Amino acid sequence: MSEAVESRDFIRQIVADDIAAGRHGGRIVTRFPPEPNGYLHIGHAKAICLNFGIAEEFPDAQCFLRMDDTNPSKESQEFVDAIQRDVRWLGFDWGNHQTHASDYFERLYELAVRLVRAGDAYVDGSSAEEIRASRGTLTEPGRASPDRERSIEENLDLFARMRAGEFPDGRYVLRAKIDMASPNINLRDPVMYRIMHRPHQMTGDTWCIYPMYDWAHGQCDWLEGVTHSLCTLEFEDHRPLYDWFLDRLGASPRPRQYEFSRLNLTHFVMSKRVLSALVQEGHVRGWDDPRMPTIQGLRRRGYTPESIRDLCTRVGVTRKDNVVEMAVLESCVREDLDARAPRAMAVLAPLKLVITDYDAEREEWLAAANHPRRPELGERTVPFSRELWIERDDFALDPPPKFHRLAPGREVRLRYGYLVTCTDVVRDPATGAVLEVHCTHDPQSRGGNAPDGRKVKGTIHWLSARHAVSAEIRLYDRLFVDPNPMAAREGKALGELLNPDSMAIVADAMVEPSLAAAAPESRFQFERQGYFCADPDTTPERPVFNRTVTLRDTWAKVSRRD
RNA sequence: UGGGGGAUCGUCUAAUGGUAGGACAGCGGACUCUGACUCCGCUAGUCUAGGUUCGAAUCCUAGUCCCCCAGCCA
Repeated sequence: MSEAVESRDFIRQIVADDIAAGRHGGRIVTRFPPEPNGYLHIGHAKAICLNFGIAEEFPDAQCFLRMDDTNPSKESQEFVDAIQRDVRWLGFDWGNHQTHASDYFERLYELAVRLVRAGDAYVDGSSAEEIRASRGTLTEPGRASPDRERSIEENLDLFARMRAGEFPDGRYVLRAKIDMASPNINLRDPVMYRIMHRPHQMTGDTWCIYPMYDWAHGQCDWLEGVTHSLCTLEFEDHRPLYDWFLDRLGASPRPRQYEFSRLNLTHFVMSKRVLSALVQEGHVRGWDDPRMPTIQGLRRRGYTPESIRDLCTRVGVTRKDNVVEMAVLESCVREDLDARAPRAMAVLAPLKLVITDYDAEREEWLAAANHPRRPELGERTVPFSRELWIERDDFALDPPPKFHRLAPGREVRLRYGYLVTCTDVVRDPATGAVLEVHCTHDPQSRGGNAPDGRKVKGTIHWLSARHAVSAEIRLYDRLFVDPNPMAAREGKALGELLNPDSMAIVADAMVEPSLAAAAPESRFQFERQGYFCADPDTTPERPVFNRTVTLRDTWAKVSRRD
């Protein structure tokens, strides 16, 4: 075996170099800082895998799960709980390193006072509109606020009174005093604090001023001892500001910010706004709808944490805008589920098959392997009788070329059952539709083995009609028609972008009796069809399964082409 | 037309001046009691133009195209 040269992404390379150079005393600290204002999606999974992954891979490294809760008007405990559940489900452990930005509100305030004292921040009485108007544009510099040269004493007094609750929302803000003419708009005296009389889920009524992201984030990183602050590309322009605050405060040692490109997947949208609209407008059944890219949606769909983590390693970490094909995600989950999902038989579109030379009273229980390559997963027995259900697509009156399933006069194998030959067909005299297929069986082929070793090309799945259990099976497809919905969006209503066939409910599917007891979230391969996951709605009386992904289907490809 | 980034097979990603490699997708074949899995093979790429060099995806120059930024959101 040749030595595989493990290549590292640029961030892990930086971390490795820093360790090699003895920076940060050899300690590495990262953090995943979600704002608890929505559910996590697969885009977040990339950041989670990166930050927690580094903490797992490097010695003496740790990762904080920090709730970035600086805006109580949008955040809630419900989201905090959901985020923790999702991170844990993905398989990561933050130990006792779970924090909130709000844990640092008091220290942030003290640091802000320091900046005011140093003449690096001032209280501005301009309205939001005035601030916007004086910020300038991409090509023109901004103008100084009339309050920019307010005395330090007055700033100190006003800032204290802001905190004390003497002013209504919007009356004043605290701004960093940097450079109104900077070509980087983020440096044009950014707002550090705004007045917001609103209780916070962690601090209650303690505060009526709340820090802005740019002010809070870097300082929290510093206070927590973060060494590598990893974020997405759109924060790149904020890095000079991130560094400016740390410079002014004389932070040492100090964190450094590195940016990487976010994950995009074809036929998916990651925007919280759009995701929320899908739920609000009723296009999906909720945040955990199996068509959603949320962690909870993917989970309900049947994706495994391992498959999502595998996706993150397959796509890598770079600074290039990218759109990963959905097929990669599907490949990840197929690979994982092929290895571990027990097999079972289910019929989605039942067609009656009668074995005319099999006694009507008779029943046999035949052994079926739970996994073709893993005998340790054991076997189950499946009932066999005279009347069976087979898949409608597995029979053709007039078979196309290369079709090697059942057709008049042809022989196929009933998986783990018998070799049967089609002798007759019962059709609806009015419509011509096939009502029943009649076969004879080879009694010597019990279990599916040809007694004389003859090759039988086709093997189809089946269910004993009188033993099969009726089930609801939900088939999912891409939610968005266009591979890049956000680009195709212009001028269109959300509904117009959606795939009308993204969900098909098969109410009258049939499954093996053993599947009635399937626990929610248990996953199976329904042979020849795909991977399925028992939905939380499932009950023994009414089993419900979600199709995670189909099996690769080269026959579908061939028949579509011809 | 300010500032900040980015361009390698269809897609994602390696190659850190020395054979452009891998994965997914696609195509062909072998195997098969799942048209699955597995295995084998094939197709396919350095944004453009110059330059430096024995040698350039990599260094230099000039272009082109794409993305981000004007919240008291993060």
